[in-house]
This record gives sequence, C-alpha cells and structure tokens, in this order.
Amino acid sequence: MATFKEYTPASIEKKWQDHWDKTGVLNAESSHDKPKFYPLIEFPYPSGQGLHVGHPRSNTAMDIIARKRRMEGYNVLFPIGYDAFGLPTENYAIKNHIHPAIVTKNNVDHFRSQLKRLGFSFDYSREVNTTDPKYYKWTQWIFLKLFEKGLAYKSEMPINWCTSCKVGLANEEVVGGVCERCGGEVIRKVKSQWMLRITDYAQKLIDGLDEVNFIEKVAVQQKNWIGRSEGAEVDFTLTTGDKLRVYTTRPDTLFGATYMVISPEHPLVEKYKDILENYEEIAAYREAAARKSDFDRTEMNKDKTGVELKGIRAINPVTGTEIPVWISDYVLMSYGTGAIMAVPAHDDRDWAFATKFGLKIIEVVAGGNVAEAAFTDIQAGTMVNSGFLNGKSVKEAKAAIIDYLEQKGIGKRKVNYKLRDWVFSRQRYWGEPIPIVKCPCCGWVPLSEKDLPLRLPEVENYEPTDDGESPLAAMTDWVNTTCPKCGGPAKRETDTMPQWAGSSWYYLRYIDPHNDNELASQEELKYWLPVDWYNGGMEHTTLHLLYSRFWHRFLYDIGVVPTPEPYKKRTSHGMILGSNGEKMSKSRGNVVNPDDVVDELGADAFRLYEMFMGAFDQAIPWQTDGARGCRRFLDRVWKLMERVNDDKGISKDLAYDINLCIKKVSEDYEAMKYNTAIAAMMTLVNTMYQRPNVSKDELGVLIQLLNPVAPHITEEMNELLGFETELVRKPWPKADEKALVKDEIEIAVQVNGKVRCRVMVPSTLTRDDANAYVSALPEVAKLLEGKAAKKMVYVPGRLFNIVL
RNA sequence: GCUGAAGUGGUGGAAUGGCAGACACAGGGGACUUAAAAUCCCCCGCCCCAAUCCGGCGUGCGGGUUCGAGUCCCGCCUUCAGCACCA
Repeated sequence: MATFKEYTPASIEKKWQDHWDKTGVLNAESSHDKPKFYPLIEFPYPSGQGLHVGHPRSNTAMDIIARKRRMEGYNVLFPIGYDAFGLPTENYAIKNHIHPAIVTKNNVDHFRSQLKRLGFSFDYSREVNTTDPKYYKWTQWIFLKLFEKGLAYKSEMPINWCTSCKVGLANEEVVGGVCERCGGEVIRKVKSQWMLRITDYAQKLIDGLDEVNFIEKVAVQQKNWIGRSEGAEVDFTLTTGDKLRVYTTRPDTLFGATYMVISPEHPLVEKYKDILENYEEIAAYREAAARKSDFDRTEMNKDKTGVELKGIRAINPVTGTEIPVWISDYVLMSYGTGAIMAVPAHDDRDWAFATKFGLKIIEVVAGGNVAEAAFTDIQAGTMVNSGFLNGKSVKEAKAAIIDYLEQKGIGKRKVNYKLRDWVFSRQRYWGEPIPIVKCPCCGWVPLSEKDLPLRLPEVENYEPTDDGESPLAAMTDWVNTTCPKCGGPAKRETDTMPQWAGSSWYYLRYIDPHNDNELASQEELKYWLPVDWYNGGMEHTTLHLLYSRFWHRFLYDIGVVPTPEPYKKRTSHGMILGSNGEKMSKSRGNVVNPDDVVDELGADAFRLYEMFMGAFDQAIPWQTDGARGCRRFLDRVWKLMERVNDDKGISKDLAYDINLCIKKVSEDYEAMKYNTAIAAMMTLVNTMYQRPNVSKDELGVLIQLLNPVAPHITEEMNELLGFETELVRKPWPKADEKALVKDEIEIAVQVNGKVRCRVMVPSTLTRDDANAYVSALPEVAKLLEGKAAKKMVYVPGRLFNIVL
C-alpha cells in the first residue's frame, strides 16, 4: 500500500490548467466527424471588480455538462468571450482619464486569469470581444442588413430617458419606472432615435417558443412580455362626421359602451381645437400628463383623472346612442389606437372612471352586480341588453359581433401586442458606431460593406452631455464626411448602439471567430447550430434572450443562418446571496470574492460547493463553512488512495453501490440536480470508508464521475493511481443494470399505513409468501390478534401494508 | 391586480403517491494529543419519561381523494420573482 503525498490544490490545479492550455485537449475539434455539442453560458461583462461568485455557478454547471459530453464522444464547443462595451467601463474611463479600450483590455485579462484559475474547459482559442473592430464590423453589418430590410428606422418619438446616465433606454431596460442599470429616474423625452422593428417579429417570437425547449418560466415571461391579445377594431362615428377607431378585446360588450376615452397624445385634440368648447382645460390636462414620467403615471394608477371633450360626441354603432368622449391618461397612445370604448359595467378601470365622473353604467353581461363592481368574468355570464346578442355566452357573442361588424364594415378582427419597437440609439461613446450618414440630399445613407468596420474615433472627452448629444457629436473631423451615394458633404450618426447589440449574435461568432469574409461560414454554422444548451440568468429573459432570438430569426429570414431559433434549450440558475440571505453587494458588505475561496480551499472545492449548496435553480445564501465541508470531502476522496489494494476490477460487494452511483450521477447531471449527484458520490465515499480496502478500478470509477465537478484533483489522482489515459479522454461509464438487481431487499411492514418494522426479504418474494412471512412477525402478530385483515397492499421492494 | 415559483429540523436542503429529514453545515459527546488544530467514532425534528423501551405529534393553514399524501384535488395564508391603467 503506497503512501501518497498530501493534497495540495494550488500546485495540482496549476499543473492541470497548464496542461490543458498546452495540449488544447478541451478545445473544439475542427473536424466535423463526431456529433457536435454546443453548450453556452452568457459571456461576462468584464467589470473592474472582477469575477463574483455568481459567474462560477452558471459556468461550473455548464462545464460539467461540457466535460461529460466530451467523455461521451461529442465534439464540444464550449466558448468564452467578453461583452465589453458599456457604461461602467466608460464611467471608469471618464473618472480615471484612461481610454476605455485600455480599461477593457486590463479587465479582460483579469477575468481570463480568474476563469482559468477555476478550471473551466473553455476553448480560449475562440475568444471573442465585442469591442474588437474585427468583431463589431459584423455587428455593424447586421445593422446594415436590418436597415436594408426596413427593420431599422430613425424616428422622432418619446423615449425613456435616464436622467442619471443621460442616455435613452429601451422599454426592456426600464424596471419599476427606474433605470435598470443605475436605478436613476426615468423621464419621457422626445428624441430622434434609431429603432428596430422587433414588433414585426412578435408572432414569430411567440411561435418559435414551441420549437424549443426553454424552462417554463422563461417561455411564460417572454410570452407575457410580447403580450398578444385578440380582439377587434371598431369605428365609432363622431358628431363631426369623422370616425374614431378603438381597439377592444371585449367587442361582445359593445352595447354597454357608454362613453369613449382618448389618450392625452391623441391627434384628435389638435384637429378639433376650434370645435372644442373647453379646449383650454383639455390643453392644460394634456400638458400635465406630458410632464409626468411613466413612473408617476403608474403611481397615479388608482386615482383616475380626465376631462370631457365638450362639443363632440360619439355614436355607439350598435345602439345608435350618443355618448360623451373624454381624455384621460389611463389610455396610452402607444397601444392599440390610443382610444377606447369604455364599458364600465365590465372593465375595472372604466368602472372606476365612470363612478368617479358619474357616467352611465349599463350591464350587458348578466352574472355580477355592476352597481358594486365591474363584472369581468368571461367564463360565466350571459348577454343581456344587447339586442341580437342576448342570451349568448361571452364567447359566442364575441364571434357573432365581430361577424356583424365585419359585414357592416364598421369593425374588424385585430390582434395586438404589448411589445414595442426597440430603441436602439445610445448617446454614449463606448459602443458600436452606427454606420449611417445623414446627407442633406439623400437622407439616411448606409455605409457600404467594404467600409466596415466604422471605427470609434479617438476622443479627448467621453463625458455625456446634458443636452442629450453623444460625445461623438463634438468630433467634427469624424462627424463631417461625404455621402456614400452622392459624394456631397454629409454627417455621421453620432449615437452608438446599445450593449445588447454585440451580445445579440456572439454565439454565432464563436463558431467561426477568425473569419474575415463572413460573420461565420455557412459550413461551420450548419454543423454547430443551434446552441444545444444555454444557461443564463432570468434577468435577461426579456432583454438579451429576446433580442438575440429576434436577430437570429431575422438572419434566418435573409439566409445568413440555417436555423430559425438560436438556442435549443434554455435553463436558468438561481442567484447566490450573501450569508445574511440578502443580495450580494458592496454596500451590504456581504460580497464573497471567489479568489479568496480558491486561495483557502482550492478551485475544486469551490466548484463542488457551488454545485452542492442547493437546488441549482434556487437562490441560495453563501456559507463559507459549507465550502469547507466540500474541501473536507475532497480530502477524504484523496486519502482513499491510501486504501488501494492490488485487486482488479469491481468487487462484488461494491458493485451495487458503484453502479447505483453511476446511474444517479449520470441522470442528475443531465437534470442539473448537481446537489444530489454530489450527495450520491459522498454516500459512495462513505461506503468505501466502511471497508478496509478499495481497488484501483473502484476508485477509478468514482474519480471519473467526480471529474466534471472537480477536474483537477481527479486528473491528478488518475495519474497517481497509474491509469495511462487522462480522464478527459476516457469514455463516460455506463451503469451495469444487472448489478443493480439485489437478491435481498429491505421492505417496510405497515399495519394500517403505519410502519411497524422493517425486514429483509428476497426481492422475488410473491404476495402470498410475503403475507405469510409478514403476518408471522412478532411486531405484526401482536397487532393482528383477534382481528381480520380487511385488505393487503404489497408493493414489491417497498412495503407490505395490512389494513384491519 | 395579473403571471410564475416556493413554504419540510438550528441552517442549506433530500424524498417516480410507498420507511419524511438522504447528503452536508452548525451543535453536543468521546478517542488521539502535554495542549490546540486537523483527523476518526458516536448523538442530533418535537413531546412524554430521571433515562431506556413503548407511545404520541410532526412537511404554512383548513378540508378532500387514497390502504397510504411533503407529493394529487378544492379553499385559504405567507414569501419571492416578473409584469403592471396594454382596453
């Protein structure tokens, strides 16, 4: 029995990391002979703080899958890169007077060394960086394609403006009325902005969810965000003779429409300036609404406000009744037609409004008490006061009224989405320049492909300006150019792209990262797409994940990529919280630095703990003591080497435990149940310690199962044990089903569903034999005395239940 | 309000309708040690009991289905996340 050196993670981990670097054994193979597997983690934003403990949770989880797949014979592409454009770097550069490119390079180098220290099996030869002109050339190229197809357009419109970052935001970036990034106040500001027509893809983005395997909550959240609703557009005739079009999901309640409401921004007000008797009052209301931020508007949510448009009335097209028209900010210009028919009897908001202003409430669906509250249940209820709809259910009435409206030409079926077009301009320096020039003669003219990349100019000052202009606007040498079309003087667009641009297609570049002629070659794309498994944070569900699906579907439509969807499977990890159960943050002082943990316990123990700490999709508080426990486990695994004897193969009395462990670990890794997989290996180790010895082959299986989680210690042990093949090149073990059949098993004996005792029985025991055997047991016989068994339930291998 | 997820020991958490608390952490006791750390062994849901056995109670609350419910059904409560005047 040989004695082995001590377990010293620092030197062992360095040794194997260098080995992997040198041999490239973890890199994707260029040959397409093997089946491919493409796992992906969200590439990090290289912040100045370095890696936090959240990154390794997702990384380790996918690393385990990647490493297992290699052993299963797949050609695995597990890439890494850096999403390096963005505000924090720019802010740091401003504060410290260092060029953002230099800040970025330093941060990336720091991140890379931290990642390598953790032993992730990334293919570093395919690293991408969104700030590299060779990369953003293609980001710009995609933008030009979007422009060419009419999906990128410049528009003067009210946008979300973060007063702190001094930058426009997409709807997706406004969370709870404040800036997603900095928490600053968001106001509405009218600005000329580049927009992407993601709304053209609303239906495709919903339908595509059926083709992929996303965890339920991701699919649900995306669907809710896109917000499809079915209803009808209906034209009401005004007393002026014009039509006022509304959108409604409840055309069945048309007979109950007792007034109309238009949004403050509705063009009707300007049009009837001279007719309106109370124009002054209306104009004042409109201005007050314009001054409110979106946040204020939603805050006002309970208390409805509004002004009647005096001098105009509308005619309900089915009843012929004249009804008033109001203006109120509970109707949004950006959804539907910016005008509604109000049915106070069957809509909560209309009810509140009508009650406040004393407007008529007419019940058209019986089943509730509309004097008390709006009756909105569409499952129950029968139509009343509704002419030809009377007696029908809501569903029948809906179909009937739409047919009627379409026949009469006063309305039609209509689908609406909550999704808005994507505000794509940022008034910032550190982003991709938008490759478009404004020519006084030709309008917006795209650069030609050969002029890409359009590089960021060197500037003195990256500070954003209060007037909302990009820092690039001051760079007159760069801004003043010639029109690619007419050759006349023209100006460059000075806004840059949002951070989401580079991350919308990065997984494509990994596939062919050094290609100068195309974004990626068709051949490589055909082999590698789609991404097989993408793990990332829930916070990106309606941002990055949705945006990149949109870009991908667009690229599919123009024939650039061979699949309609980019990601076959999407999973999500839970957050790691501070030990006090709160979100980790500097200000709370509960941040754990992964470097410190690696220094104390080693990368393997760190990885093991991150996977063992709890269910992978759950938020879990960090407990350093727990990580120490994982190190203790690795010490025990290491010391098993002292117990290795000269036996060959798997001994009979360990065969069951080992094969059970193979089965459990294999299944649990796939289901991302890493915590129970590790528990199974701990159990096996405990079992091995109950025996005086363990064979080399037995230990060999254990370290192979453990390898994806703790790759360094297991490779080292594999070598010390004298195995010739590295674990990374060995095939993944398969459980021997025969070994999993036991001759004797323990069953629980119950009387009236209560466990009375446990006994070992042959696994092939029949029901009758079991009955005879069990009834004779003293614990049972005592209870059976004088009573007749009413029923007996036998679950072979589990239990025997006698009901008295 | 809407959508989704979750409520199990001191803690993190296990449990295809079939032995609740696997596996760990913390804690307690013991061995080894001059001592401590490390390591190894034992105990560790609650109540009853001096203690052991025996027994009883236990998976947010109230009902139900079932021989049997943490798990399924109905009705609540609480927490978290996302959306939030989207007609």
